[in-house]
Amino acid sequence: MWREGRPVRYTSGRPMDRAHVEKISKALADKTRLRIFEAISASKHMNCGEIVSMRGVTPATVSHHLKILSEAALIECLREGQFVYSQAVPETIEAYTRALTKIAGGKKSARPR
Amino acid sequence: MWREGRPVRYTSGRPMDRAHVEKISKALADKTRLRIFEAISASKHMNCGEIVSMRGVTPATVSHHLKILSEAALIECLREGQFVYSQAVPETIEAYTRALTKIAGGKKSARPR
DNA sequence: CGAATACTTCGATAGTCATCTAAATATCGA
DNA sequence: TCGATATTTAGATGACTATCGAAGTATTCG
Repeated sequence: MWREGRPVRYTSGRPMDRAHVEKISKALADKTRLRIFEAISASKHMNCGEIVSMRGVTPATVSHHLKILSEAALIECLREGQFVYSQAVPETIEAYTRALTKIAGGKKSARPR
Repeated sequence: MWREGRPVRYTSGRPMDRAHVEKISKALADKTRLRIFEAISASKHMNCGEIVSMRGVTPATVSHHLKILSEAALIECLREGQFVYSQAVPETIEAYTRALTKIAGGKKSARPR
């Protein structure tokens, strides 16, 4: 079944709090993890072995990164038999970008220059 | 004058590469820095002392964080007399969210379930 | 059940990073 | 120029984290 700890599921209404923004930023703040997230997003779903075969990381490391991505709700992981499939949760990135846009746009007056 | 190392200035055309996505993610991946960025974005500009007076960090630490934010091009810093003013660069967050949206949306087929 | 496959957890290690204090540099005003 | 104020840099320290190999757990299949 889906990896536990699956937190919020964002919809266009709900705003994301600062702690979660930080968590997602952390999850995206690593070369390897970014590559993994990109690969998962580009496909319908991937299992651990497929990710390992992408290049230069052991299964242990992949597992570690998948945990961080899924705890940030950027992906969900489903075991199906021996395999654990990961898929992207696009709502999370949407909510994240919404939150950042709101933060960055919260200016009291126009920028000079 | 503006702090050196000011990198790219994004427009809606230019795509952001993975290395810069990673750099911005890192810059946003710290509680204190996120708070600082949010404060700067919410005002026209802030100097180091104003940020220090926000709470719980020394000038040295604030300076450190401003450097990281400006190297990620999230803010720009301008010295004016004794003060160094920082202001947000909203184009960077825009380009960042565009890049993430592209990554997260690059799916080959619809998500099941 | 027992072996094979897929993944996770453990423990160790090396590298990164946030934070501070103290010292250095920059700028202003008298 | 001197002293005050603002910020940066240097150096140290403690915390966190990416990574690996090895051992553990889950699941299938004979």
